[in-house]
Amino acid sequence: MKKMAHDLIPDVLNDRCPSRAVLNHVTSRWGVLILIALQDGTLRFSALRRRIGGVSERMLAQSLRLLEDDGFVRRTAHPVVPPHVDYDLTPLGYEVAAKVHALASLIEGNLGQIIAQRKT
Amino acid sequence: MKKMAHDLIPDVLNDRCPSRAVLNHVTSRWGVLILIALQDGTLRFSALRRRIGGVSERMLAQSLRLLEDDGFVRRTAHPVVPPHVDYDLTPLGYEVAAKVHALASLIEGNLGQIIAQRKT
DNA sequence: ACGGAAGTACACACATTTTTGTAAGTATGA
DNA sequence: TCATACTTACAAAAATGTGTGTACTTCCGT
Repeated sequence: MKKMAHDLIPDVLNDRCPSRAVLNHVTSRWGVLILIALQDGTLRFSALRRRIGGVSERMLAQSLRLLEDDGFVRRTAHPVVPPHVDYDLTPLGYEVAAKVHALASLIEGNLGQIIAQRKT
Repeated sequence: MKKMAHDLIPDVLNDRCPSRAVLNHVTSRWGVLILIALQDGTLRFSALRRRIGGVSERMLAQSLRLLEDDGFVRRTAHPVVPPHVDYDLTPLGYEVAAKVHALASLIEGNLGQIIAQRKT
């Protein structure tokens, strides 16, 4: 007799679902911005850093590695000195970036109202 | 001679743009899940807590207040004892929730591949 | 009938965990 | 000396969890 499937359907509302971790990577403070920035094309590490206001080298490197591990970002290192590394989105990365960008744009577009109606 | 506008266009890539904070609220660990959970309709505090696996009372209350302040969630308290409080989405909240949900679904749908191709 | 337990929607103090920032170091060419 | 693309150690800041209290009501057993 077969056992029933119990975790075959990913669900972020479920504490144990690994989709939680992936979602956290893309919705993380810098992950979101990296995806948005890379939508316009390939960027190298320091260009990306200049593009994303306020990110430290440490956090940029760390966030990039998470997104790379999840398969949203591709890292291409050219073995030259000084170092030259390019970052761009994978096909899946583009899809994710599009959704994230849509969300960010919606917020940007309604920012006036959001701030205006705040009491605090 | 007129001064040029400098911060009229919200931009999340800009460190000083207030859209950053709002984006962080909706993409926060529990904010995302609250929005997704409330898409199905009104829920009370403890029902919401049961729906979202792993959230503590403290974090749920805190995250709800941020989303309420930003105008995405509406809180309706019935002055009875024991307390009865309903939470649901505002029109803008629905729009935001839809985008967040789309993102989460995309990740859920590709979770298999994401995990499969991981080296770490 | 009476004590006790559970449910409700939080707030608050405190401790711990996680995240994030800072500064320094690396090897080399322009 | 600066720029490149990081890494690592250390420190500070932020997020999160835990346990307690509240002001009742309803349900339970005895």
